[in-house]
This record gives sequence, C-alpha cells and structure tokens, in this order.
Amino acid sequence: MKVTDRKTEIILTAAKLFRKKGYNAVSMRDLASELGIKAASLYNHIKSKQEILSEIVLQVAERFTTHIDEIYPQEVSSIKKLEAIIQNHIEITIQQTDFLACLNNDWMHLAEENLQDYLKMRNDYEEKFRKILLDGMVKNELENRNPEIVIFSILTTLRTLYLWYSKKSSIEVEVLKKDLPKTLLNGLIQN
Amino acid sequence: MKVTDRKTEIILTAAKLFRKKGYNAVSMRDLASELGIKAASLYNHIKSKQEILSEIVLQVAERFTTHIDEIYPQEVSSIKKLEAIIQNHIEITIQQTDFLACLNNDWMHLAEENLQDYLKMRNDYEEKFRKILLDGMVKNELENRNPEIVIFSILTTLRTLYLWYSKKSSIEVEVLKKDLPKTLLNGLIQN
DNA sequence: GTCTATAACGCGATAGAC
DNA sequence: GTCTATCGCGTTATAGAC
Repeated sequence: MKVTDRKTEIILTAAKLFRKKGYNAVSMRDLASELGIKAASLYNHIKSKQEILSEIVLQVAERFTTHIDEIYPQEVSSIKKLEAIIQNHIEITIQQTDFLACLNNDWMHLAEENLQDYLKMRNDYEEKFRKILLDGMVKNELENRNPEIVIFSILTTLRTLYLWYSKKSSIEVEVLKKDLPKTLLNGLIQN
Repeated sequence: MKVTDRKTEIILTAAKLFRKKGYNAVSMRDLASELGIKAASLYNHIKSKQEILSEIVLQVAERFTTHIDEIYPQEVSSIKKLEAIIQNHIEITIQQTDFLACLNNDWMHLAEENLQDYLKMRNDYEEKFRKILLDGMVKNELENRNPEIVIFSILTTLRTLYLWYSKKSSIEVEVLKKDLPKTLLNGLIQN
C-alpha cells in the first residue's frame, strides 16, 4: 500500500486550501486545479466535498480522543497529565497544522451525522480535561481558581496554537515545547 | 434620528446569521427571509453583501483601536493597562457578541481595501499590546517570561471570549470580570 | 483515471412595476 | 420600500467518451 495514494493527496491539498480560504470559499474546481486535474476527475476518488471535510475533521478529532483516553486513567499527578495534553496539542499542531485549522474553522460545516460525531468527541474531551483539572485542585496540586475560566483559557490557547505556530520558525518550536506548559500552568501550580 | 433604522437592523441580523453559519454560508435570501422581506429589497438599504461584512468587522476593529490608543500613553503601571485592556475585551464581548464572532471568523472574506484596513488595525493593536507587556517586564512589574508566548496566549483567549461567554448566564459575567484578569496575569505579576 | 459536456440548482445583483 | 422577474454566472455532481 502506498504512503500517499491519490485520495490522500486530494485530502491533504484540500486541507491546505480550506485553511487558507475556508471550506465554503474553496470550490471543487479550485481544488482540482491545485492538483492539475479537472473537477470531475476528483469524483473517481472521493464521494463528495462533504466527505473530504469529514475525513479531515474527524481524523484529527479522533487523534485527540485517543490521546486523552490514554492519559486520563493513568496514575500520575494532574500536573503531569496536563503537561502531556499540552505536549500532544503541540505535536498535532506541528504535524497536522492544516487539518487542525480546518477542525477549528469549519467543523460547523459538517453534515448531520458527522457533525454529531464531532460534537460528541469534543464534549467528551472537554469533560475529561475538566475532571483532570478539578482533581488537581481537590488534591491541592493546583491552586483553587475558577475552574471554568481556567479551562477555557487553556483550551482556547491550545486550539488556536496553529495560528501562532505557522508564523514562527522551527527553532522556536523547541522554545514553545519548553515554555508553553509554564505559561499555561504557572500561577496555577502550588509551590 | 431613529435608534435602529432599517440598515442597522439588516446589519445586526446579518451578524447573527454570519456568526452561526459563516459569511459564505449565508445567502442574501437567507438574510432577507430572516427579516421577513425579499432579497431584492435589501439593496435599497445596502450596496452589497460585502458592505455588510465590512461594516460589521471594521466597526468592532475601530472600537478596539480607539480604546488601546487611549490607554497606551497613560502614565500608569503596565498591569493597570493590561487590566483595562482585558476589561475592554469583556465589555465588547458582552455588548457586541455577534460582531466580534464575525470579526474572528470572517475577516479574511473582506475585499481588498477593507481587508488592508482591518489588518493594519490588527497589527497596530498587537504592537501596542506587545510594547505594554515588554515595558512591564523591563520595569520588573511583570515576570520575565517568553513574551511572544505570553502575548499569544492572552490575546487568543481574549479574542475567543465570545465562545465561552455565550454559553454562560449573565450572573457569571461578574465572575468573569473579576477572575479573568487574575487568570491571565497571575503567574506573571511579580510579588 | 482523466477528460468534455452538461444537468440541476443557488448565488449576488439589477430593472422596473406598484 | 417592497415586490416579481430575470440576468449571468458559479456551484456540486453525474454521464459517457477515450
């Protein structure tokens, strides 16, 4: 099996265009043109424009889900879990920048069933994140602060990391991996 | 002069729909239907769909610009300035939730000149914010941390506040005004 | 697997009656 | 100021030749 077959190539190219202009602003002609073929030829590989979007969004969403499901039950401190989650966001931001941007900007353009699947994964993720944070506060590993505001602030920063990352060079990524957990968790860790 | 003339009503309704579905996913027929009229009738009040978007985005952008231009030169501590900026974001989030969402999601669909105006305001805002923060670090009012990561984290939280606010009741807004500055600036303020 | 041709439809915007 | 009618164009997707 090839590493990138034609369908994968289409989806990668679509993600790049969706990120730049938004799902609705990218036509099948735009996408085909970027691949050097005609729009009609795309339909030999994909079922519809909607299918492309759902493959992009759900693939990343599942990656987040898998990771937090693995971290969540571990017997380590809440701080360690939060650090692992932050590292994972950085990894995905680096490896799947375009996909992540699509997830953030265009998830609401998913059709009925795909949309429900996405929203369920998103809610479950946020719920596990909340429990980890609250657990840390209960055990006095973390300062007692308004948890909802803290959750929002951390998650929104992690979600939009791709906006910042794409402006920076790869050297600064090392700085990011080192300093972002501090920035997000400092003033929160009991000392 | 009436408080809300027809044009204002159109723009407010458009902002609500753009927020929910995105600029490109809302047709002039959708907008007209929401107002109980036909699409053609809209054009007695507005020049184009693009004009609606630019009025929404540039109005909010100008409000942010005006505020930071007023705060920036004042002779108070950097912390006071940052607190004032955070309060302003909360105010605008509450008062112009839909407009703010449009600015965040659809600014890239502005046409040539409007887009340039927006980007200039956005850059100027970020630059003044950066200078305030760096000034606070130089004067040891704030901890010396990687400034770009701090700037990104604070601004992205403030920009996306509307996502969080719209889920919460108005009572919790008082909590937000009290706790958000702490959450964003704690671990940053020297003590 | 890509092509040309085209179906079926929705889009933004305008003209002109009332 | 709102309406009906319509123009010209772009959209997703399909049929069938090669």
